[in-house]
Amino acid sequence: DGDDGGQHMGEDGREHDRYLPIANIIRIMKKSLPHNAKVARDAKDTVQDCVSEFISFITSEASERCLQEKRKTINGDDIIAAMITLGFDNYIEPLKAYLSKYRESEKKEPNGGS
Amino acid sequence: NNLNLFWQKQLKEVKKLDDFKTGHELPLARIKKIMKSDDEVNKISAEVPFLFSKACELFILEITLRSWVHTEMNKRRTLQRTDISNALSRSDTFDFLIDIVPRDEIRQTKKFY
Amino acid sequence: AAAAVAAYQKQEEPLYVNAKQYQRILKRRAARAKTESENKIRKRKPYQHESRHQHALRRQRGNGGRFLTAKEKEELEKKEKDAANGIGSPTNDSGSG
DNA sequence: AACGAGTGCGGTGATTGGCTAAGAA
DNA sequence: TTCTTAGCCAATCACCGCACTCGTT
Repeated sequence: DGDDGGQHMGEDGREHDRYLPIANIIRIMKKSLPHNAKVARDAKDTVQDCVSEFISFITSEASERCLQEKRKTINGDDIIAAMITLGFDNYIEPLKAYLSKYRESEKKEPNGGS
Repeated sequence: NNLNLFWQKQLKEVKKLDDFKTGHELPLARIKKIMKSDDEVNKISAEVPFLFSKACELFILEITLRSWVHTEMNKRRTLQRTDISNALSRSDTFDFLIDIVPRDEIRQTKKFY
Repeated sequence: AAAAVAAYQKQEEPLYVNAKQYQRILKRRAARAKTESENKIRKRKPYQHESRHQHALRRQRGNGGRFLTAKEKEELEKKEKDAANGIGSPTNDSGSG
């Protein structure tokens, strides 16, 4: 055991396209840790897996609600609604604030600069 | 406790933010790709990857914070997979990860207090 | 209902999960089963890109195994130049006087 | 009109391994 | 105590973001 010789293509995308970059994950993790803390390889990989499922889990809920309401585009409110349904109570307030701030800044500057 | 402080802090951080476009830590294109890997998904509004980027950051921060509690309980300085497994089992908010981090991995030290 | 019950594959005993997530967990499990690859714990390759692997192998390293800093590279180049200038000849060494 | 998918281009930070202290066991 | 392993360094290149066009509502 422990040989990757066989490389089988599963779906349309490559393997690591369905995961966020590990370096970005680690950088965020370190913000929650004391300065001298260390993180094992297994723990990094596990968080990487968890984040991908986090996205897919919420997206799945939001997507189905869109289908029921016969809308083709998932928007920010769909994500918020999905997270309420799935019980991510603590996330709601900060994300609502984040979303409204994003929409504000988009109105101010529809196109990038001055 | 510490978790309440964490969420209070995160809410304050968001409210004082003004520069979103440069503030994200995760690649938006990758988030979108992960979403698109679900074949029920059709179109995705531009604000969604931004929103998810923040949500993911909060998620990583929370999981790491909760896991580190168990690392310290076991008097270690290295956060391990078992710490994450333990942390996830303390809240049913993380039940959706039951196939990703199975619960039978917690065969060793189980401490309640 | 406060909690729902999931018939988890590996487990004979019923496993109680968050009622708010129960249905979605099942649907996600079905979706993952359809792709048939990420259902089990994924196999980690030692590296992702052959070209980056080769790049890492070819890069200069210090004696601690780290990649060389700009400073270390400069010193190394200086030594090579000095060796090319004249083996054993007095070089204009800065510092010692 | 308003807004998202698709495409191509240019700029850039994630990827990456040998050694050894740190620390898990 | 023994022995496994995670942090450390930064250059290349795969990929991200952006500008643009085209199709849909």
